[in-house]
Amino acid sequence: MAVVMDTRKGRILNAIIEDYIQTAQPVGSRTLEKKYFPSLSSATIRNEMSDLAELGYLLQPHVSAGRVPSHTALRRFAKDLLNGSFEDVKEEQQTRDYLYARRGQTDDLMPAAAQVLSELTSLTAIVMMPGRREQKISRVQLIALNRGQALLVLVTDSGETSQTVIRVTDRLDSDGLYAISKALTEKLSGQTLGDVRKMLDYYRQSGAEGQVLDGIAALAGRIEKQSAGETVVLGGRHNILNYPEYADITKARDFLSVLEENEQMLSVMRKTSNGFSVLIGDEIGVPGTEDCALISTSFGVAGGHRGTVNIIGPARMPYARVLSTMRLVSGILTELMGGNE
Amino acid sequence: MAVVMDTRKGRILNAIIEDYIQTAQPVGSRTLEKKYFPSLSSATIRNEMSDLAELGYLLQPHVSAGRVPSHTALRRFAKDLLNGSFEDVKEEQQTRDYLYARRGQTDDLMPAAAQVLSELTSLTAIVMMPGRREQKISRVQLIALNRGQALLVLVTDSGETSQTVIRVTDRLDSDGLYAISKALTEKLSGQTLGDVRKMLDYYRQSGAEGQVLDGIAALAGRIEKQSAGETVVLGGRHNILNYPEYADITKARDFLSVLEENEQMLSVMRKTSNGFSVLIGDEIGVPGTEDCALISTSFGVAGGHRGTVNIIGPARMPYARVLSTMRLVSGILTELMGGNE
DNA sequence: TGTTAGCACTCTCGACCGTCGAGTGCTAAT
DNA sequence: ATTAGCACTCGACGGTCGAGAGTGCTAACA
Repeated sequence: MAVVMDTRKGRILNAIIEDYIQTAQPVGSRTLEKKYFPSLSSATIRNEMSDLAELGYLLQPHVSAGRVPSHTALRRFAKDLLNGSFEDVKEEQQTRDYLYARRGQTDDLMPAAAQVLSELTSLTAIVMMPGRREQKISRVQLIALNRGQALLVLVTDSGETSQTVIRVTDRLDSDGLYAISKALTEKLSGQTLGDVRKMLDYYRQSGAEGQVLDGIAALAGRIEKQSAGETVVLGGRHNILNYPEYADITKARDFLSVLEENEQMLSVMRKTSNGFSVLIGDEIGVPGTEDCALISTSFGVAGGHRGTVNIIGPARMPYARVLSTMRLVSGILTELMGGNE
Repeated sequence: MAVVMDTRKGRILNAIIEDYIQTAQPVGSRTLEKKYFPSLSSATIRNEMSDLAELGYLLQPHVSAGRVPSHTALRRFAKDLLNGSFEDVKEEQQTRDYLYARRGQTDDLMPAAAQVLSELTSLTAIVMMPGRREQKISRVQLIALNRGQALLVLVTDSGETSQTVIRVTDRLDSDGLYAISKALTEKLSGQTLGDVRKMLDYYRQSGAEGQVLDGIAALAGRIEKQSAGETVVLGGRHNILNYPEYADITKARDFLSVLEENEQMLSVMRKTSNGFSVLIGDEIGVPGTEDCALISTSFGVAGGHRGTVNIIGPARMPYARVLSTMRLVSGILTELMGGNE
């Protein structure tokens, strides 16, 4: 008679998965009897486990070890969680405040997001920000500091800002700087960052505001480099040291080197569209990640692009916590980057 | 007859140290003969090594392994390097540019410095910034962004800036914001950050610029928290995974946890005054760092305080490279933070 | 027909050798 | 003072063995 999945098998499988996620140890029939099913005997549980193994949900590392949930089983488990409702992340308000404080400062925000994700999940987080369409300058402003220095702030039409300190002549007071700011804004606003560089040569011949122009050029270059190209930020790399599956240092090192700017890995993550993608084991398709799970979701960015938020770690990970944390953070990022969910 | 140090012994000791720093393996007399002293026989070298051991410069992990330089020997070696001239760090210009781009943005600069240090040395870097005297506001400026938002920039009298995005009413154009900025600057400049918060309650009753004031309060709080208290930034934590002395994952973990906000560790680093401090092994005096070397130096900050720059790693580290990299970075930090060397 | 006790069987893990090789220390010769 | 030669020491490595954990199967039972 064909073996079929029934409720009790499901409950036993879930118990095995939970225990295994916690302990990283193969779980045996006696453990299950004591911890989860005192009303059943270990022999009965053994029979069910044998059926589950036949169905492909359990593996045994070797004959006299307990059973380990297969990747198939973990997939089932994670997908089930996806359909259910998400629990709230306790640290929600704190997280929101932390990230909102970095609104508009994309180069601060991405690392902060990666850090929050990795801290809340104890795993490794990867945040990818797509290259955005060419940005235009919407405003240039100089702010007086002391000692002949000024802060140059560049605002783009998508609301991102970037700043740097430059030297200016001592003669300029606050009003003078404001006048220059207005003039520069007038000249430059609406120009793309690329155009600005070309224009600068022309102005530079007038000799007047040399340092200011150099500053703008440098800053424009920086924003360009950072917004035209895709940005990839990692957080919590060394969290994996706490997982017994990486007790072997060479494994840990290999894992880390797979992460660092691995084009194959990035292209997998880029594929994520709305909603969650849960890839376990071979599904990831990147050599060296056979024992990993990669959870991805995306966030919206003004202009219709989408960035992605990713968590990677051992296939045995606290999926519930990971999913809800990621939903929280990607939601906040969408809000902050002015995109649509 | 008493054993004394002579030139040949010195040369042999240096060869042992260099080889050991490279390979992390005990070095034997035959290796020395082949790699460094083909004109001597291994037996002669053995005799010298035996003398060096008697002098306390060499240890043998066990009788049939090679010799390992003792901490005393490493100290001698490092101190010698200190007295000699420093080689230039090849990446000097790059490093300088990288850090200068963050001038005035202390919260960006510290992590950047730690990162540069750790990348150039392949070790772990710790940068400490002392709490500074209470700062005063020297300027407040609002810059229009799109969609009823503005960038609020706060400049302190020491030239540090900090910014955040706030909401403002749509009616305000650039000139309006400038007018408000001037008014706010007039009212607030010269006030300490602490005072500002108190004042805000008074203004808030007038109801006029609620969001702006909230923004200032938040920002003032942030700068305060960050400049009043000492800041500690780590870089390159996971570099240690590449060292065989941390091949055991629990050692690596222990090392990392000693680093994280360890008050004992910090107080050792705070003791650094001008010049370099080289602590090896027990000299550090922090449990768990018995096999480490801690190199510290300081940089000047406006107002006469000093921050510190530290590299920590296995006692066997490339001292020459570490020392010159640290001198470069601490020099740049002094320039950027407006302190005196 | 589902559940359970009992038992033989399998496989890993740690402890316990014995061998091998690297490296030393000593002695005697140069 | 230097060196060749040799005995000696100790860790690394590989193999063997017993203990323990956990399974699969069978037979009894509700």
